[in-house]
Amino acid sequence: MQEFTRINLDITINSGQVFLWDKIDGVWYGVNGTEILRVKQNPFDIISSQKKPSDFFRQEDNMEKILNKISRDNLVRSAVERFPGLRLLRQDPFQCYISFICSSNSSIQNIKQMLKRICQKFGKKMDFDGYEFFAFPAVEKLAKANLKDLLSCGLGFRAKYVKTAAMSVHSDALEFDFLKKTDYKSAKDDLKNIYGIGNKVADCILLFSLEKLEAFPIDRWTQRILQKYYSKKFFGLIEKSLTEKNYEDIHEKIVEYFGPYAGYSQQFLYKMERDLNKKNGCEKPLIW
DNA sequence: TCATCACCTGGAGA
DNA sequence: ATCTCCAGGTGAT
Repeated sequence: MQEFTRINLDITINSGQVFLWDKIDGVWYGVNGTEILRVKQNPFDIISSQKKPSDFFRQEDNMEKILNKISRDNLVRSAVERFPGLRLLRQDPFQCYISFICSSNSSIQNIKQMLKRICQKFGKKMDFDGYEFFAFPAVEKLAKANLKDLLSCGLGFRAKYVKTAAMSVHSDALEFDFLKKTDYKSAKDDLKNIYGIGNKVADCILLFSLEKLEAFPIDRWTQRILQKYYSKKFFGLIEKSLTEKNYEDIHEKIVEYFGPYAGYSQQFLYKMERDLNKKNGCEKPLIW
């Protein structure tokens, strides 16, 4: 295996994409829809609870090409060098959809707790590799859930979002298979029609589960990154507040600049900035 | 089209 | 102990 294609599990799993993963005795276990995964770093090894495992780690992506392309930007290039093995993941669409609806105005710790409780309350219990897991609930389960039960998972004001959003999928008003096939913009418009989904959450779902690698979610961190390092490149756009139209304008410029794999560059920049911020006191710039 | 504000909850810091 | 602030936003005025 070539160096540039080697996946780093710790970095990837702790990059804000997934929430239902735990490391037990040095081995990663995670929930992806109804699939439970067991993944070891050394030697790299994946065991799935399913006969036909999903390609969760996007192992067929041409990383040489992608990293080459996004590394045209100097800051991204240094982030790629600093976090080798960071990858985008291919998540179960429904789980990803609900996960990021829950993420709104919440912390990662809190999101993890909400999702864990949702699985325990509504998901199927599964034995795997000597441990007990709860799969992510079926669409129907959440579509027919009582608001009260959702509230007991700690969702707060997101409970009504989750219920309504699950109903939209259950009634086929929203079809993930179709969204995968259609183009970025129309898939995004469809997602944004769902109660509880705005620009940022839509982009996360598109990037992490619906094959839209040009999606570039802009949250507080990303916004900070753009203001801090790219204010000259995107002059006049990122100083303004993140309104509907402004978000679209920025995305247009982003794709123009970073290219069709803009989502990958976002992931590296995001990871870099979070990491930089975590270690207080040793804030030093990457490239100058 | 844009700015403000409320919103559940849990953890951190005063 | 109690309070305040804020966290990977969104929807309603």
